[in-house]
Formats: sequence, structure tokens, C-alpha cells
Amino acid sequence: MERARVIMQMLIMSRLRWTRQRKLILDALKGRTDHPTAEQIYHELRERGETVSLATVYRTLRALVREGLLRELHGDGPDRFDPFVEPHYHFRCIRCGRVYDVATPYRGELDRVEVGPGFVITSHQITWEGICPECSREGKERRKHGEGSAGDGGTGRG
Amino acid sequence: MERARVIMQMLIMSRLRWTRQRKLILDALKGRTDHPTAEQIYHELRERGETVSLATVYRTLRALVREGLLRELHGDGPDRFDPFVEPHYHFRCIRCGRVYDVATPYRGELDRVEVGPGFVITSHQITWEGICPECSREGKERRKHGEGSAGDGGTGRG
DNA sequence: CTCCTTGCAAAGGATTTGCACTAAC
DNA sequence: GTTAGTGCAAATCCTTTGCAAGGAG
Repeated sequence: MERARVIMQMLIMSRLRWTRQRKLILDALKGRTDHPTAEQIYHELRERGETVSLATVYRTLRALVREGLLRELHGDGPDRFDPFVEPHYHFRCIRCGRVYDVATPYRGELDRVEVGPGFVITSHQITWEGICPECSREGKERRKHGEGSAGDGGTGRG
Repeated sequence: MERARVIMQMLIMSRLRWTRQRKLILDALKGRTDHPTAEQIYHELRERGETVSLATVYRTLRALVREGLLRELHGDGPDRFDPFVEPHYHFRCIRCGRVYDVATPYRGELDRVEVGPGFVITSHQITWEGICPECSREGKERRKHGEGSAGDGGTGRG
């Protein structure tokens, strides 16, 4: 796939250096739909025996967000990161904190809503809240920041 | 107004005690559209010479959210609180972090979107992002957590 | 070679918690 | 009187930052 090339190109243009850590972190995110936290990425890399520091994971993730290669999601627990940057929506489980993609078509017209005089809209987000399949199945409490893989419960990206 | 009575009723039902601090905090929020943070509430009360601790402000706000008397908003900086609990949407300024109400009608049909098998939707939120009037006017950087009153820039609740 | 990145540890902001005391009910 | 709420300080969680050493271009 030439996605790596495209990414590298973007990094060059943005004068971010293509370091081993950045490669690792971006690879760890690539193609995932479970919106991991910085900690999750960090632990997964460490478990694979890679050497990265949590600080670097944070710095890299934020940098990639600034470059437009990732999207940052705010919610109840720690921030989560989404490698799929095309406009789309999310579902957040109020029980476990997991975030899922929602396949519903993007409503471009919402970017042209009248907020009020002097307001400039750059984007909009829709977030559904409720209980995810994992949690309704188990019916028991969990920690706020996801544990392990979240699967996608049947949603996903078109 | 009999809203106080209603609230008191809810507090009784929920066996929350109607203490001086809770009254103060709820009063400080009531009718506001600027979605203050816990710190803001705390400082405003202290400036008025009231005695409250920041811990109590946090505890109270979270409790009132649990009771459904407030809504909690997650964003870039610290959490913000909204006394207007009827379904409505928000605009968040990516420069200063201020949050405004958006008058656009609530889209109930979005609560019936197909997320996927096993997903139960309890609510949805739409958040617009962009630059608020205050910031486009000033054109300069600011701290993430709002400073002082944010006005409402022409939006507001119907 | 130069400047960006990293790792580590320390600092920082936001929020919660333990505990003895106080105040609602 | 009971039991829940409060203030204070300490603790915790999440994230950023300073600095010296390392690595990419």
C-alpha cells in the first residue's frame, strides 16, 4: 500500500522526522476502529518489546493530530485517538467508555447551520451515547478507560 | 418561581440533602448559558465571600449530574456544566474553549439511528467546533479554560 | 553538523478520596 | 441521634515539560 508513502510525504512537508517511534505509533493505530488511548498504545508497544516512552507516545499522538493524520476524541476518561480522519461519527458507551464508529452518513449540511453572528464553524461532531453490546451482554460495571480490544460490534467504516 | 420547589423535591426523592452549599452552587449555575467549569463556580462563590471548598463544588456538581439536574460537557479543557438539561446542542470554540448553546432544533430522529446490533442509544449530542465571535474579534491566543463571562454571542435557548 | 526527538523524571492541571467534624433530617 | 455532607490535605489520574543525550536529514 502506498499509504505509508503518503504519510511520509506529509511528515516531510510538515518537517516532522520519520523516526522509529513515530512509525511504530502510527502503525499501532493504523486501521484500528477501537480508538485507543495513549496508555493503550504505549502498553501494546511495550508488550511487543518495543522501546518507547509514554511521553513520546503522547507527544507523537498530539503531533500527528496537529498534522491532521489523527483525530483526537474527548470523553469521560482519557483522550482517545482515531486514525480514520475522514468525517464520521461515534458512539460512546457510558458504561465502559469504549468508542465505536457509527456508519451513518455524514451530514455535511450541519456545517452550514446558523450558530449565530460571528461564529465560524470548522467542523461538527455527533456522538451517540448508550450501552455497547459488550456491556449489555455482561451487564456489569467496568473501568472508564477501555480494556483490551473493543471489536466493532457490527459498525465500522463504509 | 416554583423551580426551587421542584428541585428540592427531586433532592428529597433522591435523598440528597438540601444544604447551603448545594443551594449556592445550583443558584450559581441557574439560568447561565456559559457552561462554567467547577473552578469557575468555585471562584465566583469565593469572590462573593461564600465558604465552599473546591472538593465540595466537584462533589456537588457530579451529584447533580447524577440526579439529572445538570449536564456535564467534555471537551478540551476541564469539564463544564450546563444547567439546561433539555436536549440541545453546543458550539465549542477551538481557540478559547468557551461553549455556547446552539439554537438549532433538536433532531429526535437521531436517537433512532442504527448503530449496530446490540447497541442501545440513550442520547446523542452534536457539537460544532470553530471560532467564536469573541475570538475572531480579538484574533489572539487564549487559555483553554474560559475566562470570565462568555456572553452568548446571539445564540441562546429558545 | 544541525536541529528535531527521545527518555526520564519532575511538574502540572483536573479531579477524587480519606478522615474527622458538622449539619440535615 | 443517624447519616449524609463538608473542608482540608493528600492522593490519583492524565498529560505536559525541562533537560541532557541520541538520531534524522
